[in-house]
Amino acid sequence: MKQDFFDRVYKIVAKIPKGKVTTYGAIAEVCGIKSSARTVGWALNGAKMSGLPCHRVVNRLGALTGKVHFGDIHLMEELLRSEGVEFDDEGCVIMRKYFWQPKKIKKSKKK
DNA sequence: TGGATGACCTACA
DNA sequence: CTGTAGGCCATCC
Repeated sequence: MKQDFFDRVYKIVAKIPKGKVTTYGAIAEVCGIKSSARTVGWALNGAKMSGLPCHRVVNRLGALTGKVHFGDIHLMEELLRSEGVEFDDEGCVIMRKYFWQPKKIKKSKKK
């Protein structure tokens, strides 16, 4: 299985500092699939089972689109607020202040 | 091999 | 602004 892709997403999400959030597009770009942010969200579908802070991953607008799959809709927001993340009237994260750009991951050795 | 799904993004009416 | 359509990539059946 090419969990290589999963591995990248996991590493990135796991590296997200507290009080910061990143977007699917950013992760996708770092993963090398900038053209497909969908796969990132799909990967997160399993990430939530991996115990990753998927609540720090939001869409380009900063909206908590994955809150539904995350489990509890309010939980996601609560966690972010708990980390110091603020939301605007639209319930979107202040990307301008809390956006975190992940670093490119080292290509996993073949295997 | 190919259709269907997925937590997205962009474009157009 | 809302709705529809297409695209892009990875995985499942």
